[in-house]
Amino acid sequence: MKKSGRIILHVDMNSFYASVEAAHDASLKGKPIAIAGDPEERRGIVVTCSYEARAYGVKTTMPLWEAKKLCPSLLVLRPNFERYRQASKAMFDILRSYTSQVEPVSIDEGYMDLTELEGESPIEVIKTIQDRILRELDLPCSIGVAPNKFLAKMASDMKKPMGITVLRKRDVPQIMWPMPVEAMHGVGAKTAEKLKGIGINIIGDLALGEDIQLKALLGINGRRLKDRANGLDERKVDPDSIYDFKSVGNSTTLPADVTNQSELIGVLLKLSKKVSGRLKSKAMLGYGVSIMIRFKDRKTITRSCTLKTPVDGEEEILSVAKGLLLAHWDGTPVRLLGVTVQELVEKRQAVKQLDLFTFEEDARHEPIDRVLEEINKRYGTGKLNRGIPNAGPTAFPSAETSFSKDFLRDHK
DNA sequence: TCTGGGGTCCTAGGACCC
DNA sequence: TCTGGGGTCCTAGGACCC
Repeated sequence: MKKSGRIILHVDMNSFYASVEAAHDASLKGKPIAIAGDPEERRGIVVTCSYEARAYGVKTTMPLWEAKKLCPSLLVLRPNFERYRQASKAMFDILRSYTSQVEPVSIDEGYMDLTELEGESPIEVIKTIQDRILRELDLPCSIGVAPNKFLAKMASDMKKPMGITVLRKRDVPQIMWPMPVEAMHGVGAKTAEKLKGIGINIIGDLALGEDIQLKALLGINGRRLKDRANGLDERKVDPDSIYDFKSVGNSTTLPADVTNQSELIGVLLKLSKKVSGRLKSKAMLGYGVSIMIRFKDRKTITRSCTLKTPVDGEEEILSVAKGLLLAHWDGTPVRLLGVTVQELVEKRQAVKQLDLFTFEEDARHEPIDRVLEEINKRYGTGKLNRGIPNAGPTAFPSAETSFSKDFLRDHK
């Protein structure tokens, strides 16, 4: 007997952080609350807010001062990520009690494939899932049900909070086509603007668009979006996707713009430590290091380099990050700095590969040596420090000197 | 006196090799 | 006899998502 199609769910927690806080402290229920960065910081923004806050016009990513202007009674809480991680784990545990085919997408949403579910009626199971998450965790969610991920995602968005929406392929023209293109997952402001430029305003227009025209406008994404608009999406639910990391990075917006070089290097040190710690906890190393610099005027650049040997240590990451900063920064006031390690490999594999071409008795020294050699070769003497106004005599040790081998011995 | 921080994927150009 | 084309790697930037 042939199966008619898949049964894919998209489970989306409603204003997750705010709901977790209200579940933790019942006195917050029914009140306008927002989770935001440091309320004392002028750069704090609203990360999530309750539906009561939304009623005042408060929105995600809104600067805090603006949110308070709209809603003077707004209760502002600092995020408690440990609490959110625990709630998230409890939520996914409930999902996994029905099938192993659960793919977390972020802390508060995930896909499930119930196609192979035996016995029970899917819609009853879906109601039970939503009900259990509410009763056991005191958290509301919306669930979309469809034959593929894209439609399930669109469906979960249609009824909030606490909705269950079934979107069949045959309902696509009536339900989805009248929606504006920007309501589509995958179409942001820029793409919507481009599409409108060629007269594509609603999802239905996109579904019937010319392949050649879409390809010229959006590249291969054009074809993909057209397929999605027609309700087509073959992507599988992949429970293992959470294990494939592509990059690990940390960034920070500085409390005030910085022009002092040693201060910037101090920030790179903190960021490198965080990235190194996270890499080590995942037992991974990376062949690529990049830095991101956002200037006063919000213009942002990234500068990266590929290494011959993968790194995970804070000294190595800092060395490369510092080399990149000194080679590319011209002294313009900096608003944000970021450090990312990419092209990741598992430590076991990295060690194996290293063994193949390392002839030293102590292989642990080899990777650091190579990194230093490469950085010096690339950004070596002369190029460093040029055009950097703050690199005075009291500035931080230059890249060359701190690339010395002193720390290599300490590193053993 | 606006706009965080964590990511993923795609594109385009230049270098380099055959 | 003066100039092709494919492939890969690297870097930088942009769009998008939560």
